[in-house]
Amino acid sequence: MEKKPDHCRVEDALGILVGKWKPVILLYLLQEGTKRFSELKRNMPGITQKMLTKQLRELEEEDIIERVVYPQVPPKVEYSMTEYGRSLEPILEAMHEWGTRHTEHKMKKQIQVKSSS
Amino acid sequence: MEKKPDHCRVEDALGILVGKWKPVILLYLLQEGTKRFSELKRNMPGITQKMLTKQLRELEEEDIIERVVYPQVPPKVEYSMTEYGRSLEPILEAMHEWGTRHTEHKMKKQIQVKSSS
DNA sequence: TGCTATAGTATACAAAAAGATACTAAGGAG
DNA sequence: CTCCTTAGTATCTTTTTGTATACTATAGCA
Repeated sequence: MEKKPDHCRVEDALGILVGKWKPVILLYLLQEGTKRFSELKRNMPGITQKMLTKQLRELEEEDIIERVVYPQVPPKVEYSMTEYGRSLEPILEAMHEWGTRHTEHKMKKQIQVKSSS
Repeated sequence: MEKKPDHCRVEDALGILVGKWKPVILLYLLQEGTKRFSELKRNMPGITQKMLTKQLRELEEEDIIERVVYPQVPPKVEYSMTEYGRSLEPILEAMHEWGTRHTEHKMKKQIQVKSSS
């Protein structure tokens, strides 16, 4: 474990944000508040139950989200950001913003490539 | 491609930061300036040439870093952040900071778990 | 002549992540 | 009695990542 140069704790944040679906989940929960499993699933077309479950468990494990089970049939489970999880908000928004600009940047580049060929 | 809810451009930033080595490479280049291949490799014990090459190519592809080849033998290739790449700096630093706090957060949790068992 | 150095490529393989699909429990509706 | 619902598991296959290893060109040095 003591292998990386210690100037890089970025990975600790990355570990939480990575996984193709985690950012979508987190932004959704940040913006919409508490949501149940099926709502999350509906909001992310293409995700499988297995993946969604896995991502949620990992986020829960890290104290980023909270999971509340209602003992009902059919089951009801609600997810929400924890107080601590909200501390990720600035990063997520910075990335969102950068990502948006980056999409534009890429498009400009493509246009340049096209017109020079 | 038009599958994700468009409120999530976070992935575009994530795609660039992910890959186990990219953050380390980027922080190193941000802090130390221009570096050649062998210096990067030396700074990241454990990475294979193939991986380093791959990561560098991907970052170059996205305009984040620049690659300059000197026609010498033995070869000399230098890498540096582009102007554009530097726009990632605030995100990287935010993640670095959050990551550091998160490590502490986890440690506190472990102590709690220990003392309650 | 043979060895070293740099920045790679090529190939094979192992491990991890993601995806597809089928299955479950148990109450309510018809 | 059967089907629907929700929030999952379990199992298998595919894809993506990462690792290990060997190989390359060519100038300079001994």
